[in-house]
Amino acid sequence: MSVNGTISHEIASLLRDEILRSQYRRGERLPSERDLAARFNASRGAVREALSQLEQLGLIRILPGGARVQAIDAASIAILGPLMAIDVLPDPLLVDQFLQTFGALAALTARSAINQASNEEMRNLQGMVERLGKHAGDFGAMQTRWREFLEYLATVADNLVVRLIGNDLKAQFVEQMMNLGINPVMKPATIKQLVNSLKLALASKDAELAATTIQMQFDELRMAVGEAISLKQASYQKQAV
Amino acid sequence: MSVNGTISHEIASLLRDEILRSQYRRGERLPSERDLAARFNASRGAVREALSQLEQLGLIRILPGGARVQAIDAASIAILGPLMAIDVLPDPLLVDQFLQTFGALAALTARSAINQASNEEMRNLQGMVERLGKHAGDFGAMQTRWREFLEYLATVADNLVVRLIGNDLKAQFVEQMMNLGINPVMKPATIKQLVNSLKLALASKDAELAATTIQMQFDELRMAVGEAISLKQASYQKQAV
DNA sequence: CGACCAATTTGGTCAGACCAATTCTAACTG
DNA sequence: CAGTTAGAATTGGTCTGACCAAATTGGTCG
Repeated sequence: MSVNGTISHEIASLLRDEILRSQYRRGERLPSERDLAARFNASRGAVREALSQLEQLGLIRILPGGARVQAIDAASIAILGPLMAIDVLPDPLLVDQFLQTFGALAALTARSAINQASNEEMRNLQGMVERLGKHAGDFGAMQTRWREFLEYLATVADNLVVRLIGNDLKAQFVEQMMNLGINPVMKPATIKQLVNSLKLALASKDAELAATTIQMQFDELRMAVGEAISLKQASYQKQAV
Repeated sequence: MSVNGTISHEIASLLRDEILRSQYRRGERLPSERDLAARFNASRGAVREALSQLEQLGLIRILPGGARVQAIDAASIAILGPLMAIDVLPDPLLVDQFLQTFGALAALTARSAINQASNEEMRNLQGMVERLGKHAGDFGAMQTRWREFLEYLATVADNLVVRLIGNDLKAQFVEQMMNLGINPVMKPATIKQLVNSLKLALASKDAELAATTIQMQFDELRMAVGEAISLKQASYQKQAV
């Protein structure tokens, strides 16, 4: 899970997952730092660093007398990744909410981008959409192109708030999906239609149209991902038998 | 800034602000833990805890050889609050981006809420909008009602991802605005129009209409807040003379 | 000038200690 | 017996000083 192989990160990761698995009730007191140190065969310092991280994540509150577990929905976005990774398959509902949110932000980005784009940026965007139209067959290549397109939109829109959120979400989500090898399948016809809509939006500098198109794009993606997960789920159950 | 009065939080807060003030270039190495400890008259342990927090914020990366400063736009949302609080007045552009983002998420929330609301929840929503229509004069009361309305929308929509983001954003933003005493002024006529639109959307269960209405509501708010900040700015400059 | 090796620095971790504030316990009181 | 309260045990916050492995640095040699 955590790339950095330090003990404190390790401890933080373990405790985080335990909390996310709701093995502690909200408001409950975590074991004392000394107890945790004993349990993990580590020094108190290492445990304190771990707790410090969990506090930053909003999972616990440390105060004299003991560290207390907070409500999950008071935490930071950074817990979403671990939360999805806890079970073998991510919670489909959570994934759906994820894509909804991502879609809304992408739509906002598209709107701003078109409103602010310079002539040159506009040409670049049109070029990218053009290329988006081809490669309708190869899924991998297409996904890459889409991501580049969205990335460039973000650059043009230049909204720090959205960018920060996007970073977090991407870090939490995309990686998960990749690991699971979930390949959403979208109908070529639908894609072509969306691309055409995008072209039109760019040509006429219609920010609203671009926004709704992106929105629809993500709605399609949501459905496709949902089906992909269902499939995976079925195959897992098959294995279990 | 930081509520918790521990030394490690204090150090983290100071270093964070220095980094946000770009007193370190990206990729640059932070002073060593020992040096920092000497500078802050603290133990290395306290410094390490502070650095641990900054790492969680995405501001730095700690690795053997030294802690290096990361690009601001690779950080977590949690830095937005401090970022806005660095100058006497928050950067208007940042505030605007903030509200845009918040608006997009609120619109999404409204859409989902209406799509998922039970009959009882629907009645509650209608009641709240009804009350929203009154009190058009008293700004404080109205703001409270709006916030309750949005809060309830979030409850109904029940989207964990949006909720987590919203938590962060609110924690970072609303508090700042409050502290500065920025009172955006919106035309009563506009408000009335928006409320009517909301009523209609609820009555006909039109999720799209609700979403766009909320969107417009925030667009109005953006303009109002922008003006309010300009005013403040002018008064500050007046003081300086 | 570039490759290589040794000394130094740096982060990671540990052990043990002290303080102040909180929490717990048990005796005490009405 | 319930409620209060004083004292003991626990807990987080911090410090000191130490050791290791990896990385950085600086000088030396080809």
